[in-house]
Amino acid sequence: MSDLLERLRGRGWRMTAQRRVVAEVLDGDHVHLTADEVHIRAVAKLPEISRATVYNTLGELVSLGEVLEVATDKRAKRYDPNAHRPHHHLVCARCGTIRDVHPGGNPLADLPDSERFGFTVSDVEVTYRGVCPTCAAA
Amino acid sequence: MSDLLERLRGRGWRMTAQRRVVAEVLDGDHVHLTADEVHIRAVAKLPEISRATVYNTLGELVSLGEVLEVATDKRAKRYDPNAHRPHHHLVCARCGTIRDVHPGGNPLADLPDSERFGFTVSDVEVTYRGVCPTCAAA
DNA sequence: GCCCGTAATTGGACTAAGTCCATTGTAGGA
DNA sequence: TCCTACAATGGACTTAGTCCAATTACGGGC
Ligand SMILES: [Mn+2]
Ligand SMILES: [Mn+2]
Ligand SMILES: [Zn+2]
Ligand SMILES: [Zn+2]
Repeated sequence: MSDLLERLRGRGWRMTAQRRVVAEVLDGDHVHLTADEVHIRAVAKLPEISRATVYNTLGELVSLGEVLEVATDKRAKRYDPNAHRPHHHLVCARCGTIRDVHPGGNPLADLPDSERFGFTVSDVEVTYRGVCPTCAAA
Repeated sequence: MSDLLERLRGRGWRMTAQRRVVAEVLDGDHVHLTADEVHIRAVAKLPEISRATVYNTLGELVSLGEVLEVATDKRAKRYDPNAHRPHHHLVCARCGTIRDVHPGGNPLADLPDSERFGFTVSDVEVTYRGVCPTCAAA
């Protein structure tokens, strides 16, 4: 994710220890953390980082298009660093684990004109739900 | 929606003015109100109804399977009385209007085994986003 | 129609998630 | 190194929702 930091510096982002730490926490695949989870992990690396800064930084990353907000559960928003490869989500109904998935086909094409109510439809979000192997075994 | 009230009485639901009013507020097509919106409309019909009762009643209707919770925006949950005909949602990105839609095809079938990570996938939720005709005209 | 036990309602306190803001600190260009 | 515009901070505030002990009332039995 240091290419992310590169890109952001190029966009005039002032580099701070706090922002670096938030970016580090968001590194990886299938990462979908809540703001508080990001904060907890960030504090482990930089104890004095504040909750407000985590919220600020996440908000900026979202408006820069570098991180996505996902609302797979009905509680806290989750932050998804996989913003450059379009994908959907598969959620375990028991433990909440979230995996990135890439379905075949184009779900947008499945919505006939007669079901568009005159809307200009530009985007679709798909959430699959089920039970993960770990929870199924238990 | 009085068939709903019938069904609930059959299930041993004690009928109260408050519950009747909440059911009335939820009557109609393309209804996706937040709990507070339900409360405001309910108060107009029965001024002394409390917020707690609205939350209680909505929660019961959800666990009875008569109403669905929808999380199309990242703020408050919305309550959807259209629980018996499976459908998805089309949301205006500007004004938040929500329409029920019935896409063709089966989105579940679009998720290949290789993208299931061993999950037992049982359900899929689709949210289309776009701009409604009213907002497009403005 | 009235009584009564049980279930439902109520208001307010409480929690969780998120926003806002005045103050203090600092990255990084001159 | 100095300066200042931008960023970080903590705490107050807001919003959505939950919880609870006390009160009220539905509706079955008489
Ligand atoms: Mn993702
Ligand atoms: Mn609906
Ligand atoms: Zn699981
Ligand atoms: Zn609109």
